[in-house]
Amino acid sequence: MDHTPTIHDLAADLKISATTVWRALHDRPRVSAKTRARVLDRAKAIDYVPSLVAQNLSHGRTRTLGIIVPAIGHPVFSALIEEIEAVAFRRDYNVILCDARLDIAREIEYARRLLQRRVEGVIVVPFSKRSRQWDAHLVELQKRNVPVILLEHELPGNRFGQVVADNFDASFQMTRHLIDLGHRRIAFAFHPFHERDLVGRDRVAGFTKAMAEAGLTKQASFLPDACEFGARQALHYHPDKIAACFSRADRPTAVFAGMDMLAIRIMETLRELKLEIPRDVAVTGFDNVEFSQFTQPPLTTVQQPTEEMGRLAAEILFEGIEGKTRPRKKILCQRLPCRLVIRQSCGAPVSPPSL
Amino acid sequence: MDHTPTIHDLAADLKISATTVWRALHDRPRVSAKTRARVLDRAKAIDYVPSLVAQNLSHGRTRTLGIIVPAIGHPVFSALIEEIEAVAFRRDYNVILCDARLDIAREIEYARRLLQRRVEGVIVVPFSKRSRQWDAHLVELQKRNVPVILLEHELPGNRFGQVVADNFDASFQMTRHLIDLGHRRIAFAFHPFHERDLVGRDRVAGFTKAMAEAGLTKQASFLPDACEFGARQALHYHPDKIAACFSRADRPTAVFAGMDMLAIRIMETLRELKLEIPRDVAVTGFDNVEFSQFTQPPLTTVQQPTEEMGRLAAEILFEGIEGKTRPRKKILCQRLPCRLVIRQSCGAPVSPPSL
DNA sequence: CCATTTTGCGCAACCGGTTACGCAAAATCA
DNA sequence: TGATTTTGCGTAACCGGTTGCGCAAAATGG
Repeated sequence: MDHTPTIHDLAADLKISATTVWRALHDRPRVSAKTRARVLDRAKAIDYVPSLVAQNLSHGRTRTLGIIVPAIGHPVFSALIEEIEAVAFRRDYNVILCDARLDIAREIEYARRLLQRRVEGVIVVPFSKRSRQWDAHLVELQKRNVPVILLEHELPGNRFGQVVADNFDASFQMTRHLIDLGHRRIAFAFHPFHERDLVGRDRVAGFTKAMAEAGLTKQASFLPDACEFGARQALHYHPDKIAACFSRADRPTAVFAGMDMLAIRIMETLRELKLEIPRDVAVTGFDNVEFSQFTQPPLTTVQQPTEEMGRLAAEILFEGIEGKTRPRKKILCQRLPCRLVIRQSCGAPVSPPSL
Repeated sequence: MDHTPTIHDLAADLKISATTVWRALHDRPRVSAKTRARVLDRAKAIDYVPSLVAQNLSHGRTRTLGIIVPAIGHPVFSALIEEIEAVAFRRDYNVILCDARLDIAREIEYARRLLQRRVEGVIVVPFSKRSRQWDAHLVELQKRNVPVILLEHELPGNRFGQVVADNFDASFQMTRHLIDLGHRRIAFAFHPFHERDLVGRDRVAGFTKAMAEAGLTKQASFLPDACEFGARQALHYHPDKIAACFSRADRPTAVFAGMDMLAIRIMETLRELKLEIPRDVAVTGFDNVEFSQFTQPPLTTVQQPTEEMGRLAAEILFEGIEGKTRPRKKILCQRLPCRLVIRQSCGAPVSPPSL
């Protein structure tokens, strides 16, 4: 076989027209049972596989979605991708994966390529909001009538469909939890992007609000800036900042880390400082990564509803895709609640320990 | 703007032919400088974005790869995807992600869809070799002149390009390491797919060979079957099997776990049995997942060269894509060495502890 | 100044599947 | 039996970009 057989090859073989072959293959009327059978037989014989490329061109639907994430490696993102991909698969769509690698220029380039590929919709976990024009490439997609769903990040203007976890509330609840346990001096160890995106910002804000509401003054909050993202998404951690914070006489009695991977490293540092968890210091995290249940002691943390978020994002996207012709509905912004996962890293063990 | 503008719209606007527009956009000769400028101006004004769908159809190249993995969530797979995607991006290709979810039927379905989409090449981390026909769908791709690279799994017939980690040797080395440390009774805790795929099988085989070579009889190996994959790729772990193994009078003095996640759980079980690591029992893992450096004590494990594997797979694939017309070269099978990562979970701490 | 080459551009066909339309033969109905 | 509908199939155009070819006008060369 020289090239992959087309509908025309089939037609030539059977000495009928491509139209008839098409009708037979798609079980349309206007073909005799006999011809239909001949076509199907022959199609099976040469194992005819229709070209989606050609179909795409002729009826203008690509059955393709784009997903842009800042880093595939992060378990939260891969969980989201997994859900989205599953929904797409069920609907007979495929997904083009774009790993922006924490690089806004790359994210923009991907947006352009997805446009060229005429994807029917895009789900983005945007990387950064540093610049004023951070979303120009996403607006561009919208302008072209490509539905865009933002995941994890919120955009005040609310031009897109959005699905976010309630990071603010979760952080607030977790801080309250610590306060309720009797802690007064609490450190919040920044998420690496605390100054850039709403995820980090909300986590800080929830903490700050809970502290303020409890009448705990600024002096009672410690805000060590102990990590950042480096090249290749490596988490750069600076134990000295934590060590400094916990070497003070009025050291905190609890640390709330902006992400689990940070909490895990902080636990290590605390052990080196001969501080016992949770007796001397309570520790909590954020994300509920798989390992957080295996730390010693197991880490109290926050679980984002990743499954629901991914599924919902995909479903809203498909609504947008299908309703493209109908009058556009009001854009949805779903804010889903997180769940505290109470383990033993803050003392006061709860029974039974949940996963 | 009603529909996305095409090259014909541009032509109509400027009252010239689509051919001329095309030549201007592609900087071909046979257009006057003036016309070229007019076209480029106008193209920028209406922000013309060429349709890759149409390009694909006309010159028969889709600039698209398919990647099929058994589970996106597994860090080894997402690391591989990351590398492959990066190579593809550099070459102006995009990647369709297929998450087979440990389901062979789904893997087959993906292979078919990728064929329909006329991807130029496919990289597969195959799921299972239970059935005799486990690779029929991959052979089908090859037949259609779509280069296929197998990752992580080896196929005796060697019909495809292949990139594998030397699991056998790594397992052998690790077992030797334990033997050299003086261990005589060693348990190998099975990888969940030890009976299905070569990854698991090779890890067992390497262990067995090292034991045999050291003159350690079958009585000295313990092979607890303590985990399996359940629905949604959850690792089902059975601590009782480990507990049983370590409650015997002649209990092993070391466990080699077929994967880190298992090692981590085994460490937990051992602690519950009041066995101290590494004093009473040495523990080693396989995979070097991020968390393995933070266990207590940090886990000695095996690092697969995932970056190199992903990159190499992609590069071999592109060789296949580009050489499709040229006479096909002998198919490559690359077997890359793993690296032991010695930490403290086997005692005899090595300085400095590496990552 | 004429012959030859080059330049600038358009026509039409193609990639592979889809679809409106037309038309003769067959089937159905009055 | 004649009128009408239905059936079976083909023609041609289209989706949007690409490409071989042709042709007149302009540029170049002798």
